[in-house]
Amino acid sequence: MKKYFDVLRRCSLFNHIEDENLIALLGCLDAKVEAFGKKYTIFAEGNPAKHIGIMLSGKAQVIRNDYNGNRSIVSGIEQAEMFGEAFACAELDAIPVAIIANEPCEVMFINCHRLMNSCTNACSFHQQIIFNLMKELAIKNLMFHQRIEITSQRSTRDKLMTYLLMQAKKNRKSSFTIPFNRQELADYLEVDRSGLSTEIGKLTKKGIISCSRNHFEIL
Amino acid sequence: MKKYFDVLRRCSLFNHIEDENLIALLGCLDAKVEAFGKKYTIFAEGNPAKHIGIMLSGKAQVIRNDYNGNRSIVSGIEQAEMFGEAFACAELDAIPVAIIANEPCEVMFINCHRLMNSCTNACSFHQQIIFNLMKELAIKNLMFHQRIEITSQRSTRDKLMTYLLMQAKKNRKSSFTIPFNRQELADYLEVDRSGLSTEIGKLTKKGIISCSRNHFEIL
DNA sequence: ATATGTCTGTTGAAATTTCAACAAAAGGAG
DNA sequence: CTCCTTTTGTTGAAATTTCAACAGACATAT
Repeated sequence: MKKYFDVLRRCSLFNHIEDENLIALLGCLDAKVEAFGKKYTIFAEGNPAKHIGIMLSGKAQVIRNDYNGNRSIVSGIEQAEMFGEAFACAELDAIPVAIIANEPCEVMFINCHRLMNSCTNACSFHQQIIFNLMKELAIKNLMFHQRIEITSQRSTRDKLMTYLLMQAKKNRKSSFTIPFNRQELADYLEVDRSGLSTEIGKLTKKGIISCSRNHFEIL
Repeated sequence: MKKYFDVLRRCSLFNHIEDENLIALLGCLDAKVEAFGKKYTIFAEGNPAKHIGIMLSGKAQVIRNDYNGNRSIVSGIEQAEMFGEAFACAELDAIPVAIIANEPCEVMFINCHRLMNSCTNACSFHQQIIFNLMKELAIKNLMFHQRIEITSQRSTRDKLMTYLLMQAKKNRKSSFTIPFNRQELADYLEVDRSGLSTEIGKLTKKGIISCSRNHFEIL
């Protein structure tokens, strides 16, 4: 497990947990590591939520498919980020989304039951972990508020611009690369791909943005 | 404070806290009660997030206004529910939404700083409260997933039907009253009010639903 | 270099949503 | 009951989105 410490230290779940305690803690939480190939399903929709995932390497996406066959991307998962914690903490018996590897991934799974119930070894870190989880869940809530800011825009153009301005702010640069291709961006913004391409074309012609593939600049 | 105990007991923040400890706890958390008239602003957008609110009586709504003058309703707040906890836990210095009283309200405010930092009185309930908060934040996350299920639908009609089917499921009855008027429902579903009315008319004519004001039935 | 598969931009037609304006219905105050 | 305000339904025109289909660009493997 030692080789993953650099990543784990950056995971907010382990904030304020010292390295020397991490090994014991991982044992206590029954941590396991598993690898997935590109497009593999890490969590399937409808499965019970028993584990929290931590992305050790690679990237994944949180995907929702509705009965109309509409795909929407809820969020991306980058290295050192955790996922599934909301479903695990709420002890859902069927998670409403799928987590799909975007590229080859290594994922650490943590037994949520162990985490929620103070352990018999009197492991003293649970309280800190619960606190960290709470913080993370609060931050995820804010992410959803941001997402609402995007999807509540009525036009493709406003959705796109809201998203791009957020990315620019996040990167503190007017030029940045986004983690989506066109279809994925459309699925994230909840719009039609061809309409999105058209809108990008219009905004480029007007000199408001420039764009090549997934690299954008706001002019 | 005693007179609010019936409500507070139903608030998930105080799960597993015994009545006899509640008084001490409320003191420790610097709880204050305040009343608001209809349409009054309980939390204003842009304010720092220092308090968690608990709705003792009345109802309110979480509202987002974008720069286009578009209003969208994020959620409703009913009696015994808490609000603002995500902003408070994430220690935001500007909350991105407004909380507006929907009818005359009484609200209990809890100092979040007191809650997050273990108190000098060695109050033993903080751990339980943090745990309760974590649970609540996880549940709120799930609410957002549900909301995405609605707003990710592309047509007014699918948004409406997704919402109505959810409500029916939640009420375990095909006939139910929703907490929104037409304009509010439109702002919640992120659609045009007149288009929504039209769509309700069509679905009624087709015999799929029946509706009078804010009472709906799925046939 | 070629072949193959994926991604992106473009187009036009059909369907839908938005917008503005008004009429009808409901609710509250006096 | 009547007046007044708010809410809801309706309509048609304008704008936008969706859909399907295709062509060009790009990436990868052989």
